[in-house]
Amino acid sequence: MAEINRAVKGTNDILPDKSYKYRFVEEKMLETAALYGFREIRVPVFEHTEVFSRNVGEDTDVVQKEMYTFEDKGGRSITLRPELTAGVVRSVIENGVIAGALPAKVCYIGGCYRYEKPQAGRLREFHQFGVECFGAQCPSADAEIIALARQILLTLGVKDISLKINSIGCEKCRSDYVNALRDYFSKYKSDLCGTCNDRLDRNPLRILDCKSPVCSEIAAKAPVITDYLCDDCKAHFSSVKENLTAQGILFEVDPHIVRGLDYYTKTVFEFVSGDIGAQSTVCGGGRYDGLVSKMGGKDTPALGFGLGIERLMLLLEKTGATLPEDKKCVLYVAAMDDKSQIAAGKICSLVRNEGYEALCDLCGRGLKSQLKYADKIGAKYSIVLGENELNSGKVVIKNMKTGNTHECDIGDIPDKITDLNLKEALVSLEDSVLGNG
RNA sequence: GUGGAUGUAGCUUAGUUGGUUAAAGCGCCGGUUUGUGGCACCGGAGACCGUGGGUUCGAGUCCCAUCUUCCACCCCA
Repeated sequence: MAEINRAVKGTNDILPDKSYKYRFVEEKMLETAALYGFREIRVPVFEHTEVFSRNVGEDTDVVQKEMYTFEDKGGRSITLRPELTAGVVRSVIENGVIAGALPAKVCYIGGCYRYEKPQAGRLREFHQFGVECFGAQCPSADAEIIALARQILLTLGVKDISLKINSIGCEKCRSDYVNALRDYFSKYKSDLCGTCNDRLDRNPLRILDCKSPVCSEIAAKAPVITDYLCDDCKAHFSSVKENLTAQGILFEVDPHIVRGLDYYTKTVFEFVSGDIGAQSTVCGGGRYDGLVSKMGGKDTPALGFGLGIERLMLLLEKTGATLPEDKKCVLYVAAMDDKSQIAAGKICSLVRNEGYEALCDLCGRGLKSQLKYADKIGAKYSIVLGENELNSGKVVIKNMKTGNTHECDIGDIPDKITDLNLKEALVSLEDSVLGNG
């Protein structure tokens, strides 16, 4: 196929046979977030480049090599958002959201864009669900958003996912720690791998994360952040842990988790799965107390997380979590001739007015083909309309699954369908309550 | 950006040491005496074999390049 007719590298089409699952998952996430007081915010897909470059961090990989940046016709430097936090923070400052009642809680779903080499669980256009909470400095806030992330994952049926948490301290104690790390790793400079030598200057925290056996052996004996936390950060972290434990949330303290975006402070966390390959972080987040003031807002503590929707879907598929079926057509009206076809269209519109999906032939097909089609799309009921029906004013409604038939007047079809549907819903409700399947 | 693998109808694949009109299953469309779907049977449409070069009398099969997808690194969700 010609390249022009293909989706751009790293992008994905979601077709109707899957889109309903995404919609279900997204609605569930918004609903669950609402239980914690988070309300949806919608912000632009692109921002002034500086919104990201300054706040995500000038020398993070995301800013250095992954942004889709271009100049618009007015000469502005514009960037497609590589993540949502920076844009949301910009918005809540600009619109005075954080000048109102605090904490202010917002959540969102949206596409993000990063120019990376695609692989499973990593796309150039991907979607994130996330939440941000502004104005809450208490450790209970950290525990609360972790609880929310966990509840979302559990509600959707995710299994075998582990929570890792860490504290990377505030600006002050972190810089002490980074210096200590740099001193320590400098002694092993010649043993460290190439990338870790780069990291020694740029961000020694990342060396802790290196998978090379030599580096991880050296890293194992490196100074630990918890020894460098100031009293305030130390107390905060232990209270976060206490809150989590009190809520029965299992976690593992992993001093090696270090987020790659510059704005994080204190608590950072990840939900990691072993089922979806190398891109195993499904959800990641933490506190970013300095970002709001850095972006020109009033000094406001803040925290949040982002959850990769494609990775989550991958995980749900791999672990066989069950999602509800898509809604099916309720009534198919098959017609024998032109006159019946017109009547079929009218019946469909009446049934649709009652809120049920109703379809009829649009391809000029014969009766048999029409019914085959009704079967393929999984229509619940069908009727056949011909001379006989139009003359007698009576039709037979057939349940396509059971084969049961019900007779009624043509004019009563919408009522009859409503009736049958309600009865059927009642029966399946009884079945599920009584355990009849 | 680095390394490795893949690429044949909508989907899953077959295609023998390069040799005539590229094969099958599923799916799709139609039919099996004209008023009832699912099963069965019959028939049909649909692929310039990812793309572009090259080697050859001849290439889906060999070589090169390029793109896509996948796996790992990097990084992140």
